[in-house]
Amino acid sequence: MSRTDAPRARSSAPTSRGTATARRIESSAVALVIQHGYDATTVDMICADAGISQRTFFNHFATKDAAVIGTDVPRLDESRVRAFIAASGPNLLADAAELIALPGLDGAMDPQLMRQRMRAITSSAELMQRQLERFASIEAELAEVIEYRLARLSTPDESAAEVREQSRLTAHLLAGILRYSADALMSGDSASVPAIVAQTRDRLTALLPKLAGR
Amino acid sequence: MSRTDAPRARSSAPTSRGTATARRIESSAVALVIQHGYDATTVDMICADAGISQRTFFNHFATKDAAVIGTDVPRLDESRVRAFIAASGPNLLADAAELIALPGLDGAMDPQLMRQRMRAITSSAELMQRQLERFASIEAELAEVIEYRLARLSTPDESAAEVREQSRLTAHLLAGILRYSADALMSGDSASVPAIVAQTRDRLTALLPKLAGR
DNA sequence: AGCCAAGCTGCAGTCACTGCATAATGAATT
DNA sequence: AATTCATTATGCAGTGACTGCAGCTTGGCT
Repeated sequence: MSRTDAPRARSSAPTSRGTATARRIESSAVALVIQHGYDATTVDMICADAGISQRTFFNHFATKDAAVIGTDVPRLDESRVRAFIAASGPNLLADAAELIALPGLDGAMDPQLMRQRMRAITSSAELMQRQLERFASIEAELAEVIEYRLARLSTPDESAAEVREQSRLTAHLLAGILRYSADALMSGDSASVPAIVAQTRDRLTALLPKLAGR
Repeated sequence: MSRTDAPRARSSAPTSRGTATARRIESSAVALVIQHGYDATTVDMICADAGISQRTFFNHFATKDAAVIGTDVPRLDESRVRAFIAASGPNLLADAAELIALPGLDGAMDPQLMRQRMRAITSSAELMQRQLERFASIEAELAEVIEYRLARLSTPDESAAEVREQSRLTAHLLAGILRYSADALMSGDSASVPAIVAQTRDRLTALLPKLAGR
């Protein structure tokens, strides 16, 4: 139990995006992982199921987990970003938490596959881990967005650079919140994603004043 | 460039702790990684350098990165924990950040090796990543400690369970702060660890009131 | 018909890691 | 001193992820 192997850091990005072949591989991968678990699912099994060669698999996906998690870079939702920037309520952090709600992390795609994928990912701590890691790719973007709101709240003695750093720090705090939600999602026996997001938001609202020292 | 392979999730923990052999392996590993980088350093190279067989390597360390990072479980510093619990200032988060200052994460050990190890780890994003992951092992413990302070600040309508969840959330926020510091440490051209910790603390103190919405 | 780029494939190789079975060492027992 | 036993090291063969390379196929284009 527990074949291992396979780090990150792929060199050249594999080819296509929306190929039919790639979709077949993805759906085979997701299905098999749900059925057997991530570790027990070998690349060869996925290939057999999708009816392609191993070499082809790696022509489409750089790593085994990429086939399950998907390759589209997570992006912040445009409209939510606008709303966030425009808003000016006291709940900056809670507002921002909405920006990175788990569902928002998946690009628009086949909802059926997305649902399955969600199941596959949450079934394996390892995959969840990798999924969370991918979040790092939004952090820079997120920090930039946060900067808009934070700039308005800055005191005169704070330089622009300082505000930027505070924004980055905030983005990291949000990553922590995301991880907390992910934890809750995996350990909590049931609970839907929206429910957890809402719960976390409330919790955060109650918690922050305590942390900030009234 | 970039051999990969090697996931987490080892099954049975390898043997000894402070064997002479294990130390030799560690020091070879650290030295070679500093010299060639993590990816370019193969297990065989480390074995050759340490004068042992590959099988022996894996008898002592479950994974390649374990030999570089070390195997001792990070622990919270007893005295700092006491101080934290006893305190009751307004800066709960900033206070807690001291608990997880990077240097505190390494068990007491040969300072020479520790310094080298630090260099090796910060030289590779992959290793840094793994190092940060190990922090997760303290999170539960950390959350427990935080609970002491947080309980005093709870409102009457909050259940003990709610306080516990808030503590866990706080622990995750701290993990985010740790990651921010680690980022700063790796990107910042120089800057010592204590300097970064202090800076982060100040930044946090300035930031929190803004997030909590005064 | 002739050509070209894209996608698929096999093949051989590297590297991390595992199970198993076998030595070598030394300390504890008889 | 001979025996037993646990610990530690080692070889060996195998699995599984992943890579580079070279060759084949296919469909569209001229």
